[in-house]
Amino acid sequence: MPHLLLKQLPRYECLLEAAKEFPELDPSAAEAFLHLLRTGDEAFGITDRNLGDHGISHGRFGVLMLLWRSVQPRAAKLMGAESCALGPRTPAELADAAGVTRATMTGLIDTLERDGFVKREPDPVDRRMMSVRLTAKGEKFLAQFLPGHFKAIAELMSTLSESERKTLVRLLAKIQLQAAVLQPKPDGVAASSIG
Amino acid sequence: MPHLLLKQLPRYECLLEAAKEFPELDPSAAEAFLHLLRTGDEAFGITDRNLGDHGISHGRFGVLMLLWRSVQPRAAKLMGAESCALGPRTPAELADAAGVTRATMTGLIDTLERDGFVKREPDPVDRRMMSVRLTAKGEKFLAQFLPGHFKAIAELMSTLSESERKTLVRLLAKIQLQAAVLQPKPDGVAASSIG
DNA sequence: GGCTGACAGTTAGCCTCCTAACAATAATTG
DNA sequence: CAATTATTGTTAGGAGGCTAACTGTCAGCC
Repeated sequence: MPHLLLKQLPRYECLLEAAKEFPELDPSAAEAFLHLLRTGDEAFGITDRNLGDHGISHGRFGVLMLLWRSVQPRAAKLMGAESCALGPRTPAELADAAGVTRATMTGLIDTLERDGFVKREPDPVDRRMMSVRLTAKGEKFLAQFLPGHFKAIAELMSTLSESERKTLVRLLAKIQLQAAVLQPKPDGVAASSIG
Repeated sequence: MPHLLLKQLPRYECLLEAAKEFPELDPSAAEAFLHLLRTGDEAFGITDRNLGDHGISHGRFGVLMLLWRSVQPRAAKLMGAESCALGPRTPAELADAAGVTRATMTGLIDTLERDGFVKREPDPVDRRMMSVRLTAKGEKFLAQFLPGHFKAIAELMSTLSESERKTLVRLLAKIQLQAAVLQPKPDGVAASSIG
């Protein structure tokens, strides 16, 4: 489910008013910020409801998508590199790629395995590690689910022209960059420099 | 904490590649969508960490902000109307304004009252209802916390010019509108038409 | 070869959100 | 006025995140 967010955003005049008491409050910054949170939450909610109708959570879906890359060697071949395919396989890699803790990934894999979407297999070399792979059922689920998922996304964004989408991505990327500057992560910052 | 989201977004070329298998996948729509989710989550995470440092959750903060409006009559006077002030008071109103269920609001008020930020008082007229109000401690907390909160938001958005912020808000509003069209809510749609 | 440290995966317990069902009170209707 | 219906706030139980602590395995050092 989406985060708790105020349903009706404060009006711009109210922000101006509040700024008189709080000099730190930048009205246009706050307005943009609130719209960003609200819209992001709305977009999240749409896919989340879509996923919920299929009995799967956003977290589980993310894991399936990560694993799904590994069974799509065609793209890798065409790209002439491993940039797109050969995704993560072990719980630790999956947790890192998904941005959750290993403990959370254990829980996600637990439920996915219980529902038959993925399967754990011990690594023959390093006995500490497990290898997680998509089952036929998991692949089938994605094949059935993804078209509707992509369609929902395309419909949501259909209100923006190509150039508007480019502008949006550019502005959001600037914010992301700024967030990275303001909140430098402990390590591995340089590794994933998605602009 | 933020939602589970893939840390590194798929590259645009990978989306193009995937679109060959899924005709429903609109690469530029998916790219914009993923950036929106990612950036929204990042922005959420910044304020959430900020709140966490002060030992309060996003949900609780939302309630405090809603109640805080009620103790800011100055703005209302200046506006010549009640548009900004006189916020919700009862748990049901708060739940509605915050976009959570009444049950969730009960829990939030429970912890806020336990920590001394708010106080429940029975309504003298309707004995079903309770009235929730900010305590002096709650007000003091907001007065101390908000400047840093606003400053963090201003810093995050400082990377965008005024015109860029306007553009961003305009594009996000279009998406929100489209979301409302695609996912019409059961009732009360017309009531809160925030553009 | 045995000890210490680092790492993979899991477990346990907490918080926040949800839905569903409940008791108490108000409003409506005969 | 009595009975039904609606509404308020709460409780109970579930799902999905988190942190912290634990077990088993690998790597390095004496």
